[in-house]
Amino acid sequence: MQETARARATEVPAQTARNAGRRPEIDREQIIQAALTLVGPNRSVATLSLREVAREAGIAPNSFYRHFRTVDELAVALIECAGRSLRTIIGAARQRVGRGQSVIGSSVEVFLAQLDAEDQFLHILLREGNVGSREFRQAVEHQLCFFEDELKVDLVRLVSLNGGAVHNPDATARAMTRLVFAMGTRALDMTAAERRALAEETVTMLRMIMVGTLAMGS
Amino acid sequence: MQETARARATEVPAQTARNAGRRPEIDREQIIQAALTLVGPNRSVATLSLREVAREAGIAPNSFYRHFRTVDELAVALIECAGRSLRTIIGAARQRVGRGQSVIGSSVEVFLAQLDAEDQFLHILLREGNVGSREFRQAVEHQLCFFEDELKVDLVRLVSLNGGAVHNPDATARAMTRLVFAMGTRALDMTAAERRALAEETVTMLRMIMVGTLAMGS
DNA sequence: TGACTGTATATACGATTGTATAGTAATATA
DNA sequence: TATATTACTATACAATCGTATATACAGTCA
Repeated sequence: MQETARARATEVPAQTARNAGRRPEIDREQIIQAALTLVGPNRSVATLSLREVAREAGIAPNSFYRHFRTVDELAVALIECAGRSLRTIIGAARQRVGRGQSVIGSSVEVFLAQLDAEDQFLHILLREGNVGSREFRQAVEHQLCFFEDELKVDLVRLVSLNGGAVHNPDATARAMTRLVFAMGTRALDMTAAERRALAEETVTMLRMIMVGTLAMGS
Repeated sequence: MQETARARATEVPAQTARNAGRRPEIDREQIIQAALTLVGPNRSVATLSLREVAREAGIAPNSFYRHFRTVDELAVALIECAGRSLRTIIGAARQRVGRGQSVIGSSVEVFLAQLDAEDQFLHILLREGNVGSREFRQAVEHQLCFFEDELKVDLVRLVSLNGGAVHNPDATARAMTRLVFAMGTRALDMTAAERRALAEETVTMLRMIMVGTLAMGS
């Protein structure tokens, strides 16, 4: 019976009495919050231990299993939170952009502003994309694909409005997304001044891709 | 006396009798090799424990301190090995490239061929750039800068030979490097067939940057 | 041949980890 | 009200960790 504790967490409540029993005193969100304060701005999620999270959340170690099967599952939940949060922010910023403004410039600006604001979620997406379990990495990859898709739609619409054409929308959006995330990750280790320079350089890079894809599209 | 064991590792041998004492039975290289087999193709260097490495290397845990102050120092050594190895390979490939061939295409090809060959070092550079201690991350960053510099030189020379001009050589080389590493990291989780598709897409991306920087350079 | 010196090992300690086991507190339903 | 069900805690255990301490071994040099 190695799976006892884990199995309990996924048991489907018997339909006959699914409102029975003691009420939860804590929910996933609170555990996620505890995990967030633990990882802080620099620490890796992969270094979180079950006991540590439980301690921070103020529950007994075993109670953790009521809410997550493993620490990995918590990590995936963290990543999903992070992705949702960032997409909301970037999406809102895109809508604010007037027709005359540069989508590229303002998106990068918002991205780095979020960095400066020491967003709880952002660094998780940035740092942890390449390590940890397979599930873990796929969760991050999944979030990045969301960004790519949204950017692609924006890109195609914007360019066709101006009568141009993008060479390979998928590759273009992906290149831009990955580049921004790569640069954003470097920014985590930088001072505010260095970040500004980095932002400028990133915009230059994105412009190269934009000019290139437009030239190749015609 | 918390630093006793660590201090011993850096003691400068007294000049009066520096040939005295028992000869080392193991050297850093062997420990690095042990660490490499432990991390395998997927595991993170950050998860290595001192005891584990010592076990694999066939030495007592404390003997580790004779060669490295901390596991972090071992990790940095691993990264330096990895960078040196990859640069040698890519450099050799570049020299083989005839004047008519595409530097971009063949570089990416070599890069991904190295992936397929399950190179011991490559995945370390790819996966671990964003986690671990500050020292650790800086070591990876340092290696990437080497790549950028070499690429920049190649780029400027190649383009000026054809009478063109690159817009911003630094940004161009950096964008290309970071993009290749980002894509290479994704490739680690892929099958051979998926990797081929990814390689094509990556070449497309790099071409966009190339076309863009050339257009902006004139 | 000692004495000295650097290398490696054996042993041990306290801390922390994940989790198995058993028991208590709280609630809806019969 | 009695019972079933759920949420949670307390305790315990074996494993692993980094490393302090002490000791044995293998060389060089006097």
